Amino acid sequence: MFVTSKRPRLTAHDWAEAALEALGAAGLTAVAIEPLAVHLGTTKGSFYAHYANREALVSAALTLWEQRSTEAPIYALEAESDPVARLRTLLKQAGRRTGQDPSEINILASAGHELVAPVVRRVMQRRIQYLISLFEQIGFTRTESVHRATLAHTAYIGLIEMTTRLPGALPLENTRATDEYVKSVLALLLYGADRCDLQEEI
Amino acid sequence: MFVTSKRPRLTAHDWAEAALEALGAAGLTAVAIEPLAVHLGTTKGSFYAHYANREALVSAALTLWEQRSTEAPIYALEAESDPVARLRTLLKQAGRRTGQDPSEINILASAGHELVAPVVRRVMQRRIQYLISLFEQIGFTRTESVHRATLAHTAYIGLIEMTTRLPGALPLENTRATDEYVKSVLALLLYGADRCDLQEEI
DNA sequence: CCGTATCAATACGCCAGCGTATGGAGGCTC
DNA sequence: GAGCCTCCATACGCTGGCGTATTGATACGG
Repeated sequence: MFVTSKRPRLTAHDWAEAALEALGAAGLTAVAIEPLAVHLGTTKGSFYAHYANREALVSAALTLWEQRSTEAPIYALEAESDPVARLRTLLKQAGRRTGQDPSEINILASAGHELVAPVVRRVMQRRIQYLISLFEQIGFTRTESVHRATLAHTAYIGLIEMTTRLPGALPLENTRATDEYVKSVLALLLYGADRCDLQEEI
Repeated sequence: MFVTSKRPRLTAHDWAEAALEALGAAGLTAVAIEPLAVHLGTTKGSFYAHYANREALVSAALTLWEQRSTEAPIYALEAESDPVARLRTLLKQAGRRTGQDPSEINILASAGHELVAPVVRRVMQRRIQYLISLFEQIGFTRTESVHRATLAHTAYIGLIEMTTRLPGALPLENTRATDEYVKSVLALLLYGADRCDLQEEI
C-alpha cells in the first residue's frame, strides 16, 4: 500500500494505558479487548501477544492507576508547610476536579471485582491515613482525627459520585458556589482547631 | 405430572419486584431477563407477555424504587418534632444502615443509563431539599443550610459507597465506632446552631 | 542479509443475553 | 362445557465479547 501510515507497533504498556483510560471513562465492562483493539487501530489477535487474558490487562491497568494515585498527591502538597494549609489545598483541588474526572468513581465502582478491590482498598486507606495524620498534626485527638478524616473522605467520594453520575443535581450551580462550599466544609472540619484545650505537641 | 407443585402464575408486578431486587443487589446489568426467569422459576418466554422489552422492566422497577424512596423517609420522621431531633434520627438511621444496603449505591451507579438518571436525580434532589429545609428550620442562613445539607448528603453517599464497595476500609471497626462517628458528624453539622446571631424566626 | 522473535490479521468455536415465533396449557366467562 | 385470554415453554436467529489457532508481515540481531 501507499498510505501504510506507518502505524508504530504496540507494546504491552500501550494496551495497559488504553485499558486504564477505558476503565476510568466507562468502568470495568469497558475494558473489553475487541473495542480496545479498534480504538488502538489494531485487532484483538495482537492483544494475546502481550497479555494472557483480559484479567491480566485489568491488573496491569490497575497497577498503573495505583502508582499514579500514590505518587501524585504526595508531591503536590510538599510545597505547603503546615497541616492546615495542606488540608486547604487538598480540599481546593478536590473542589476544582469536581465533575471533571469520572475515573475515581468508575474505578471505585469496579471494586466488586476481586482483582480491583485490593488495589482500590490500598489507595483509599492510604488517603484516609494521610488525612488522619493531617488532623492529628493540627492538634486533634486520635478519635477526633479519625472522625474528621472519615467525614472529609466520604464527603469527597460522595461529591465526585454525585457530580459525575448526576451532574447538576447538587445545589452547587457554578464554580463560585463550589468554592464557597469547599470553604464552608473546611471551616467545619477545622471547627475547634483553635481551641487551646486540644492536645498540643509541647 | 404428579408433582406440578402448583406454581402460581406470575404477574407484571412480580417481575418488577424481582428486577428491583436484582438492580439493588448487583446493579443494572443484573436486571437480565433470562437469569430473572430462572430465579422466578419460569422461562423468559413468559416475560414478554408482561413487558415489551428489558427497558420497560427497568422502568417498572425504578418506579417501584422511587415510590418507596419517597414515601418511607417522610413517615419515619413525622414522630420527631424539632428539626434537630429529625436530623439526629436521620443520621442515626444512616449509620445503622451502613454496609447493609447496597441498593442505594448500585442504583446510583446505574444513573449513567438514560432511563435511570432522571429517577435517581429526583430522589436525590428531594432528599437534599429536605436536608436544606431542616438546616433552615434550625436557624441557619440559606447558603449555610445549602452547604451543610450538601455536606451531609455527600458524606452519606460516600459512607455507603465505601462500606458497600470496600467493607472494612474505613476506620470504623464496629457498630460502636460508627455510632461515635455519627455523633461527631452531627456535632460538626450543628456547629454554631446555638449561636444567637443566626437568623431567627422572630 | 537472513533468520527468528514479535506483533498483526483473520477465522473459528464458545457463551450469555435479547427479542421473536410458535405451540401448549391453564383458568375465567358465558 | 366451549372458547378465549393469559401465561408458560421451547426453539431460533442475532449481537457482542472471550479465547485459540493459523498464517502473514516486519523489525532486529548475528
